[in-house]
Amino acid sequence: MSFQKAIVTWYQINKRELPWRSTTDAYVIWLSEIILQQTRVEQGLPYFHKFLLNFPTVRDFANANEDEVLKLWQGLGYYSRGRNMLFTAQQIVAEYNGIFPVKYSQLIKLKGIGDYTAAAISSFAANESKAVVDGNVFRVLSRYFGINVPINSNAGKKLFSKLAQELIVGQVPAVYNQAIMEFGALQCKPKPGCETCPIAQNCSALINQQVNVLPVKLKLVKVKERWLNYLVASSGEYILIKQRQSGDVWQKLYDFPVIETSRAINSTDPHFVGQVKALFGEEVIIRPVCQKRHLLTHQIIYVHFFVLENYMINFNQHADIKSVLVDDFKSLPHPKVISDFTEMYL
DNA sequence: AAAGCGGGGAC
DNA sequence: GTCCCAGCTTT
Repeated sequence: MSFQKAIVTWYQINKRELPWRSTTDAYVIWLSEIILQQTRVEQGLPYFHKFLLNFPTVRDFANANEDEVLKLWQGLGYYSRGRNMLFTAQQIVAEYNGIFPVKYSQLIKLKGIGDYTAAAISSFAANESKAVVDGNVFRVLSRYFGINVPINSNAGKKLFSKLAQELIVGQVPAVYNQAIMEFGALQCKPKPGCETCPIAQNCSALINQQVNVLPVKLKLVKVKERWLNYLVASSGEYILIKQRQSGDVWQKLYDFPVIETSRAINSTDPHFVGQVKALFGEEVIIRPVCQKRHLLTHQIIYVHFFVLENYMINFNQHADIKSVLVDDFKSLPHPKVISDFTEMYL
């Protein structure tokens, strides 16, 4: 039996029932594919339902504002996905009359859609013969065919794309693409179940004892440490907030005035106190409240929260800081570490 | 080619 | 702790 036939047969028996598999609506598929980028199915599923409920059509999505989209996206991470979706939804309405394109050549031009997502939407919505190459496919192909070219090198991306595209010829694209990804997600996992694998007898990695070294991936990311000291200034009814700008994590999300330091500090650190007083006046009182370690892929962020009392602020000199009702602040989109704090202390 | 971008689950 | 998830964009 061919590799492809075995994969598809395995899929028919073992596949999960997932909501985006029972539609050919390109908008719905797009929604699911963007949400699932670098995101596990279980984590993305509730967001998929939430977005579809709030935005049943691409026109509904296009009519949203950015805060609304990011609030729905809150907690899912990689927030540029949400911002790009709004941009693309508006483009679909403006340039495609609200009809979501299904051709790979059109999809690839849209913001937030790369090779993988264009192949996924075009194959699932219109059976275009474009092979998906995601983390699952890299793993399955590298093991089965014994390919040790690094999957995150340019040569590797080219090689695996070419191989995947050759393998899809003669298959039903929508089914085969789903099948090979599902096979990677459930059977040929990072820690695979070779004992029950239907193609084990032809698997190069298993035969050559390479299962635990394939796929090969280049270099580990070096993690940067940073210290964010948040200044919580609230009258009880109002609170001072900022919107995060580009060039850093959590772009466009809302948090508090913050002083970043290169090491841990406490509320009496002279340099820190000086900066706080420059912002909030000489009479300000700084009271430490809590601290937590927040982990991102590339950063370890030590977050300290300091509540301020007796503070004063000149909004003319600090146009980026705004005073809003606490309840209004809560309804804005926040990084996880801020929404956790807010729920606990505000 | 390399770096930046979240949060969470499995082990 | 490590690895990695239905990746994309920017430099």
